Amino acid sequence: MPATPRHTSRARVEAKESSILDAAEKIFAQVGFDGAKVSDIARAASVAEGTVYLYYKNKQDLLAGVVGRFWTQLTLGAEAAIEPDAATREQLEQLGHYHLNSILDQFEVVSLTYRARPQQEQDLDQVREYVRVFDRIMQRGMDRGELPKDMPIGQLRDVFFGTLEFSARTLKLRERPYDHSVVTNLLAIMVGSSNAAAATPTGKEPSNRDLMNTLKSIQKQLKTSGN
Amino acid sequence: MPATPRHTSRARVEAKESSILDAAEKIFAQVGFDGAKVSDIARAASVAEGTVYLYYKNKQDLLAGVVGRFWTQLTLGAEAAIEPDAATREQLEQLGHYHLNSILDQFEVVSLTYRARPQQEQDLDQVREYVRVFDRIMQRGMDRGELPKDMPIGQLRDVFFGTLEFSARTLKLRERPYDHSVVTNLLAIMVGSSNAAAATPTGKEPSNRDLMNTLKSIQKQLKTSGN
DNA sequence: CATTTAAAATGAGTCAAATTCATTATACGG
DNA sequence: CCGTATAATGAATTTGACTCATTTTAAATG
Repeated sequence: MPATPRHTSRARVEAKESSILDAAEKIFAQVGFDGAKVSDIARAASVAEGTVYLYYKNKQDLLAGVVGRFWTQLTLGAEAAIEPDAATREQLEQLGHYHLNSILDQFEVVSLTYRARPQQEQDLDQVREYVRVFDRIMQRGMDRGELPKDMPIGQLRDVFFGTLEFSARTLKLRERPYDHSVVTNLLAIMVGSSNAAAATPTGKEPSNRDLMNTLKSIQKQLKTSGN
Repeated sequence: MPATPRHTSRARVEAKESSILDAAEKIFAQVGFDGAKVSDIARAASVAEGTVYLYYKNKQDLLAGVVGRFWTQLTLGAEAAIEPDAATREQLEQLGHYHLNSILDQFEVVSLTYRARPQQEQDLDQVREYVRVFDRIMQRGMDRGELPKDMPIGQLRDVFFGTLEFSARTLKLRERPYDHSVVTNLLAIMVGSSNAAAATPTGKEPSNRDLMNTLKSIQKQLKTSGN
């Protein structure tokens, strides 16, 4: 009686698992979560209906699987898309383009993300993982002093991803293709115009920084005094 | 045989309709769209299950009703929260505070928005209507030359609402209360630090006071306008 | 008031689809 | 080859949205 547990080669299991995920993704993207019948997904995966439930507790769980895999892939792609030695500004631009491109390209799957269980659950660990790509860039940028530090990273993150996601929706809604300028403009307001002197078209900028600081100190006071 | 069609006073009908909406909103917010049983909603509205279907074609339609009403209310509140004579910068700040406050306060309902039918459908006309409040402020701001015109309004809109929505999610996730600085910082990057009037560098008090007043008046209005 | 009748409400019944589970098939160690 | 553990199956169960034949309500009429 060998201590090794019986195991059909894990490869086989994973292959089937991922073939079910493939089928689910296809059907979900095609007809949406509600429109998708588990029986259809099973058929698309060449598997009996009951088999799906061997791999996924229920339809929700199946969705979490599809969505999770997507974000994991996205993380890998993002890491590949960023040049490690580039300036922070460049890296953000790379991530921005990659992100906008990807979510436009796989808009349906991204939308499914909102159908995964709302909060706290580790359902969306993978999303959190993805977001860290951004955090790392920013942290490095701060350390190198390549970023204005007027705004906490956490808030900039919401600016970055919030803007890109809403922009993607807008583009989809208007059936417009990928728009380069979205990222460029976003970066311009997030970290200033392009890094070099190339910027300053008609600078009203100079006093800007001073005013920012004033504002910042006001905020500090607000924070300490009020909620 | 009077030509006038029989009609129970429209008031009664509308009362029932809105009492069903109330019940639906409550249950949806409580257990989510999928978790909500139409029978529970009916019970909460003191009505038979079939009656619900007299007023709403199906569960989706009920959701659209709840969500639509929310955004309509939000539009009214937003219009009330904005001082017509204030500078663009002020108005944006007012809208920003109002918006963030509201979506934090009614987070569950906002989330339900994503369950309403995706695109094109006039399901979400009310959202589009709401967004126009922003557009009007911006258009006026442009006309008055109070805005840098480096970025098209459409893109700024996505920055504005995208950021605020993601910020709200972040705050909820971390169980943090309303954070003033989110709006302030957002405005800082969107339209620069406080507007020309910021010429008064001496006092941190004045703008501080302004901010507090803005917030206070918004909250007051929220309270009165809220259902 | 009693009566008529259209509109409104009811809730038991229908039906589609998710999920379960008793049964059957497969594959691997001995 | 055999015995057993694991995997797969799909018929049966369950759940809940939606329908519809029937009943109730209330406005209009005489």
